[in-house]
Amino acid sequence: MATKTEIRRQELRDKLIVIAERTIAHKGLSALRARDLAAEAGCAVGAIYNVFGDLTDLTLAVNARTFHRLGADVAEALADAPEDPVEQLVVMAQAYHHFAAANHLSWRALFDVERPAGEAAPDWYLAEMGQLFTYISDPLAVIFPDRAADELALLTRALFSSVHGIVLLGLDEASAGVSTDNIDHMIALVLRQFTASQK
Amino acid sequence: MATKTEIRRQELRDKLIVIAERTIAHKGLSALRARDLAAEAGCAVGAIYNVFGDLTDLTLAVNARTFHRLGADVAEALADAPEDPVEQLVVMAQAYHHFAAANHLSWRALFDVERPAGEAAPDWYLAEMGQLFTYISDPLAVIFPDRAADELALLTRALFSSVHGIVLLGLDEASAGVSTDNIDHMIALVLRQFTASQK
DNA sequence: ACCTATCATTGAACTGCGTTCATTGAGGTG
DNA sequence: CACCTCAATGAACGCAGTTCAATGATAGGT
Repeated sequence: MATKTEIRRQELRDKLIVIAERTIAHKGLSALRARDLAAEAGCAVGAIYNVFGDLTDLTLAVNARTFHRLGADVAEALADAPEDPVEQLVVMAQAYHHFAAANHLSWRALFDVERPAGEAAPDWYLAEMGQLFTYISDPLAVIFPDRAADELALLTRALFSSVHGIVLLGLDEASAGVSTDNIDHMIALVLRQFTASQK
Repeated sequence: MATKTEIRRQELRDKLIVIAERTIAHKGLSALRARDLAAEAGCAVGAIYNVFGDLTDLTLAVNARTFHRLGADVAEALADAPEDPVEQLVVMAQAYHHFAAANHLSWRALFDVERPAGEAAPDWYLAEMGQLFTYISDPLAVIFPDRAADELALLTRALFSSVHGIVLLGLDEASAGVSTDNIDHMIALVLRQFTASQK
């Protein structure tokens, strides 16, 4: 019938996601604790498990939203970008970087979440990832008109991974001392140099 | 005086590192447990804490050895590489990839170890990293003779990060389905394309 | 060789975590 | 209104890392 109980469950679900999102954003994934969550949401610890299988499920729900925001930022950057496909790549990559920098802990949670070995990634993850890859492969197809489709796919993945690596190590305080400007510089350097011979 | 006690401590230290190394290599960092460690080493749980501050310290000791093996593999690949600086870069990057693939869990532990926020990386890490960077910047200086030193340093870091990103996402089962050959292919693609305009 | 002050070693106990489940209580139905 | 069903509760469980009072070995002085 979908009544009282279901509504309450849905409300609790949403409330928990909002609280977890804030906790992860402010204090990181490792600061997410069932008891704190219950206290903030004003429910029993057990109630969390009526609504999510475990804390990883809750984290995945938060990650889905984070990933979606990330995708939206990149799409917006692409919409405002110039015609030149190389510039489009640079602008998108820097949007990726700026999102990661501005949402560092939430962005880290995308990759730090506990994943049982050998389990496939969730559908929304693959879908969102596919969307990002499309944003990249479109300009690439313009820059490299003679490459076969499968080679373009590999190029796309390679470029995404490269930018991801630059941002990951650049934002990592342990490897110490790459400024935001330098990260943007490295991204532009790699992408421009990479596409230079085609100009 | 340096006697009985110190010798025993040193032996226990070494034994724990060996056991932890094997555990991490076979079952991953998350399978490292103080009680199991003590049982295997034939000592009390507390003894671990006489020799290491905590399990993170032990993990760092293992990581130091892993990183050293990694550096040795890359150096060996460089020694066997042809004169061509572009090929040297490719060979080293693929050596990095092959080490990561052949020592996946140990390699992951290099980055998954818990690091207190805002704490500097250990000296051995920075030293080993500097060595890797030198291997990269030397061929780069040949390929790009007109670049300033600081720009070369940025290029070096950017290329290392790119290769790291390709390997990281390529070996990650969640993003599903990049073969070893394709990873090698992506590495070669990025490096050759990146350096193509200088030929 | 023995005694004894010192310090290393021990493992049971402590703390903190995610998760479970017997109990409690509210919701919907005849 | 009474009853049955099932959702919510939070104390309890299992399992980590880490600590520390009690125990036992060590090394130097006699």
